[in-house]
Amino acid sequence: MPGQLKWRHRFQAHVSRWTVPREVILDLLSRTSKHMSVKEIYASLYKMYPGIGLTTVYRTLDLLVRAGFINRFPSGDGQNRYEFKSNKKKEHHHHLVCIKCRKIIDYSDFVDEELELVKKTEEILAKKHSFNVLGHNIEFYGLCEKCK
Amino acid sequence: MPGQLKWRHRFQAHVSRWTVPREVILDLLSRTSKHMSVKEIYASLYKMYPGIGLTTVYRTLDLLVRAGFINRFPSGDGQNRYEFKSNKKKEHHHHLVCIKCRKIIDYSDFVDEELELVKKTEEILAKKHSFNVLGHNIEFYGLCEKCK
DNA sequence: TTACTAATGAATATGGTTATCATTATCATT
DNA sequence: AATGATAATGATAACCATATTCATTAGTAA
Repeated sequence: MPGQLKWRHRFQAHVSRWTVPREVILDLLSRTSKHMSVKEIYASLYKMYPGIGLTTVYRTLDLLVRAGFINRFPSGDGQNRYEFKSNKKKEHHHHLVCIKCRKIIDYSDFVDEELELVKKTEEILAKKHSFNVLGHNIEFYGLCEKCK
Repeated sequence: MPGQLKWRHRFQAHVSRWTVPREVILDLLSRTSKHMSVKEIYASLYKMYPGIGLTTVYRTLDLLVRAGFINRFPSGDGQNRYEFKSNKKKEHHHHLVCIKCRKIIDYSDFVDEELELVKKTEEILAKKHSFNVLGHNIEFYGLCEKCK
């Protein structure tokens, strides 16, 4: 499949070997729009690939984050969640986290204004604090429809 | 001291008893501009008040967050950090976190533009997703002057 | 001062993530 | 296709931040 070959190619800039766990994990995340926890990812993979180890899931996710394939963000309940990073600009979004049921809603309104603000901020920060900005995290939290 | 009495008064809207640990923890945070971890807070208090328990530190911080006295935010290394919440609008700020040495820099540039964006976003989100926005977190990650 | 009970703190549990290390599997070379 | 160097894996256990339990202590209204 072309997608996988493409991944493999991009991947090999970061690691030397193309392995089954790496492909399976990347594949799973690329097919869902959910914000999955490690537990969920592990459980999901276990059905298709019972041999997989939890350690490998952690390591691979870390790798994928570093390689820029996926995003990691804290979901507020002490664990991280992961999502496939789309390269389409339109799909840039942030999260709305319900502090009660932990439901996560993506939103992508005001992306342009936001991106502009972020860009502007990053430039100033780079100058003012000699800080090399690599990423940002914007989250709104509150109560969702059902929980309020 | 007037500050403490004021706190006590505000505090009693949330809890029924004014205790030494609560005063000491609130006092410590109000006197520093640092973004302290639980470990740091505990260690610092232990000098002045060796009897204090780690559990109480956790419980009290939780209480102070809920009561609106302090902010809690994830520092990216798996632990939370806490800071005294100023009621002065001018001191509204966000964080610049170095992913290497974990140094945190406050910045408060573009506060007006940012607040406007945030306000606008909150309004839309409330309507569109029936979401009751209670707060937000904005953090930039990257490398500080020394680490890059 | 007393009595009620919220708050504390020591000990323990929990849950997410990381480190260790023997085993396995990938891939360049043959 | 077979080999061999070594990167990657996975089981286990460690680690660390945070939560829970419960007997004891201490605020506060009376």
